[in-house]
Amino acid sequence: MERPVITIAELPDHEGRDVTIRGWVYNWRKKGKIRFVILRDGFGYLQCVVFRPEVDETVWEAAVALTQESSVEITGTVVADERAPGGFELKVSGIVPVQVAPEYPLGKKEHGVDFLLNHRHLWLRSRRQHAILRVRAELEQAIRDFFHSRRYTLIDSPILTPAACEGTSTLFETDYFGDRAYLSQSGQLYLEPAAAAFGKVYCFGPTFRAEKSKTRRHLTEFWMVEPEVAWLRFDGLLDLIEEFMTEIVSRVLDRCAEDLDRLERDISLLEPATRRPYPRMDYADAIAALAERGHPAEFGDDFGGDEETVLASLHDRPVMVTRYPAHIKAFYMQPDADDPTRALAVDVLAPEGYGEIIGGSERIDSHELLERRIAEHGLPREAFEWYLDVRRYGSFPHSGFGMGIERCTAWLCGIHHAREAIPYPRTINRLYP
RNA sequence: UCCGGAGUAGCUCAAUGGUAGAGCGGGUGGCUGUUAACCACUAGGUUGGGGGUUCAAGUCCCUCCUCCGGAGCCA
Repeated sequence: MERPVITIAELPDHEGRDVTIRGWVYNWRKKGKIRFVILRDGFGYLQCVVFRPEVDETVWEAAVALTQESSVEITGTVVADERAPGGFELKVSGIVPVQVAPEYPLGKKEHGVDFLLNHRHLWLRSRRQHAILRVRAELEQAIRDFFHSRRYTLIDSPILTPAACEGTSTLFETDYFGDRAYLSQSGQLYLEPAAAAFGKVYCFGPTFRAEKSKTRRHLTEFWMVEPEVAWLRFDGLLDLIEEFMTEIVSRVLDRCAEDLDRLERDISLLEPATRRPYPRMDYADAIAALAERGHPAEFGDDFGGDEETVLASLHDRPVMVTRYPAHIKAFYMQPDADDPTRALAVDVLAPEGYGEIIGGSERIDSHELLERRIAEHGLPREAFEWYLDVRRYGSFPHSGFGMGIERCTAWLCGIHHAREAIPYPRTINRLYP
């Protein structure tokens, strides 16, 4: 019979048969006349056993020459064996080295953060990074499916923009044929006109913030998904967030069990987030709750990382903090009809200290009020004429939110730092590789 | 930007102001079932850069650089 070329994921369907697998040497061990080559192919790991008395001497020599991360084509018989990680191993009959790698920089033991990040392009090959980025990929697909199945239209927002969205201090500036351009820090302003065109829209892409933040929650380039919905009011927005969060968390738990297990993630800490409702906490109540627990905060303060962690720890699932003071929130947020000093804004705080993963609000739909807010915030009116047009031609109530993919991924994976939740992290001190 | 911490072998780290070491990785050899295998031997250093104190500096002082953690800001 033909020897099929298969992936390691397909092994169980080929027990007892001869197959060929292409991959990279993850590790190897030798013991006299036996060599164990641990092969990885992106779909799994496979122990390949080379027994000198049973193979051609050329095959043995090829096995001996293999180094860590050499690329190779290995042929053999799939056998079930309890001693093999994964339950199956390959009894090798042939080895075709594709490229024998020189000494590999990443060892089997610990490395420092800087070293690993300098070798991010190789670090991706490790089991842990593999698991994290598969969770990220599943999360992203879950998000797209959530919106697509509900007839949202994907609107790709521009990366190069002429003006600040929420202020100028944290923007990356670049030359644009003699003019100034900025890298987008949110697609939201471009989504609002699109919501008038399509009703329900979302964007999903990279955003850029030139903040000199050096914490485990910050990147200068991060991915954000932002839905914007026409006719949606604040309470409906909270419902949407709940529906969204429970669905995507369920999806990841359902499909990434193996990866989360590899990451030693305590699933029981995520399961409550698959169930509605999420607690909704008024900003004023949040301030009171903080004071009770020895974290005094003035009414009007925004919360720092510690405060967020305290608030999140009050519940077993993400908590929605609502109706922040208007002056600490963005200029476009709709004031609360009952108290105009407050904005119809919501932050979703993830459990376990992962911080704010979602920020959202109802948007101002009054042309006059929006005009005033732009002036109050010292923003250049002429740059926002197109944005004001949304309120000039058929204004409508609408709401939306943004979720940071890396923070959400970090939370789901239970990893310490957001930089591991993106393939090639960009931070204040890192632009390589 | 501010506060704190750290820079020693390819990597992770030791080293009272007094001869710079170990583990891993590399090389050589041994072993028929290893699970980050093990055992033996072996090569490998301008102690981040510059200046200073001292008989003597990896160690103390000054300065610069790089990185890490946190604050502010934010997803």
